[in-house]
Amino acid sequence: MTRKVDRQHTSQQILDIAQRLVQTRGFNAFSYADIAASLSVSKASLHFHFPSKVDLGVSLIERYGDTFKTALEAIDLEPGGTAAKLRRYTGLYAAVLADERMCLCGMLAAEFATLPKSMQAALESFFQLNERWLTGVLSEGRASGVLRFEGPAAEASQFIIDSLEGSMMMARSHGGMARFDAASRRLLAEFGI
Amino acid sequence: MTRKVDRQHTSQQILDIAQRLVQTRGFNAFSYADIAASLSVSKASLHFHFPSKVDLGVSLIERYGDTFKTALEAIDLEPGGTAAKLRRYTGLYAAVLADERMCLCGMLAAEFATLPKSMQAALESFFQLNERWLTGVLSEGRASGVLRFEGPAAEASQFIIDSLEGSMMMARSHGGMARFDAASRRLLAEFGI
DNA sequence: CAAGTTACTTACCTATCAATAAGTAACTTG
DNA sequence: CAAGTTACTTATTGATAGGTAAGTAACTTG
Repeated sequence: MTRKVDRQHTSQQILDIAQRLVQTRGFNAFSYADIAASLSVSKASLHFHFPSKVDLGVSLIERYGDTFKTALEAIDLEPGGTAAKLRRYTGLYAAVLADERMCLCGMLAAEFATLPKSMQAALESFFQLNERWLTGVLSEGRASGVLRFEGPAAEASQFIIDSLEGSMMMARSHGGMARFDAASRRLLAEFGI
Repeated sequence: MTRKVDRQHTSQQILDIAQRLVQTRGFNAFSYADIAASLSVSKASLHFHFPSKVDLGVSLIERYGDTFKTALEAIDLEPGGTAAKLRRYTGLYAAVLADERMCLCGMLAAEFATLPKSMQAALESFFQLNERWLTGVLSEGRASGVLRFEGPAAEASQFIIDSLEGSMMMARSHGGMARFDAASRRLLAEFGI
């Protein structure tokens, strides 16, 4: 194993553990010491890979965004129409919740006011990616007559994101997966699916 | 001013400032030092009124719940049918957001996993209060033919809470009041209002 | 194979956290 | 008016936060 691969491997492990901590506890409720204990490395080693906690936070959001983008592209390539796409989209959230986690960016949205500008900007990119993709799917679905909804597709997209993030957050503390499933079913039903 | 009134007055001031801090930053992102600076008293004085931060947290949730309960009772007494009641209910959330705050309990729901049992229990009471009230309004509205929706009223109540909390959280960081208003309008439209 | 470079470690720093001890001035009550 | 009681203060605690300085063993490269 070359040093470069070594470095990347460790960085990814750090990001994996940090991500789980943010998704379950929030950015303000974990420390480098938590990661160090989990990975059995020194705190200083974490600072070698991510000089500051903010650097780690930005990397976390960017990686999560990349993963989401890949997932959305996969949905676009899979067979199935608008209804299948939207069901798969809610499935992305359900998979995260099944692991007893909150959406990384939903969690960070709650902590938004306490985050540095760089993380706020990265968050905005994430939500815009989602909104843009959803708006495309909704527009196409309405044009083809598969979907029925009022108002701008962009506004409907925001409502979908709001409801999924909200029900995910509430399900994690009260109601569990059943609550989220009921909410996403009800949400899609509103669009005639 | 008697000592008792004095004490209550200070306690309320502490709760006011702490509430704003939780609603804007979260429970894990503020300290007694923040309140002390805001109120120009010593940190030790805060510990006299609320021995531990957990005591303060529980008091915060209980007071917020009492305020909400009073607001719901007021809605019940006001003239207007089911539609007016639901519009006033979403108005409670809108008023909080207008002050650039997140719902206290929505914020705490995000931090749920990091909270002590006593605060988790208090949170549960708050959401049950809302769910119970909403379920009553929805059942009555459907029975009288004013509302139309599928499935159990309790499930629909949870969906309303999820969506309002979610759109409030998202609106605070991206979209502002316009986003929340659009979401609540869309939400009520789903019920035929 | 000598001279970097890389991926760490130990040890430490300053700031801040929630919390406590001990005192005190102002007020209330017997 | 003496003896509590109340609503604070100053001063301090031990723990933990994020971050840094200085070193080092293992690897890579000229």
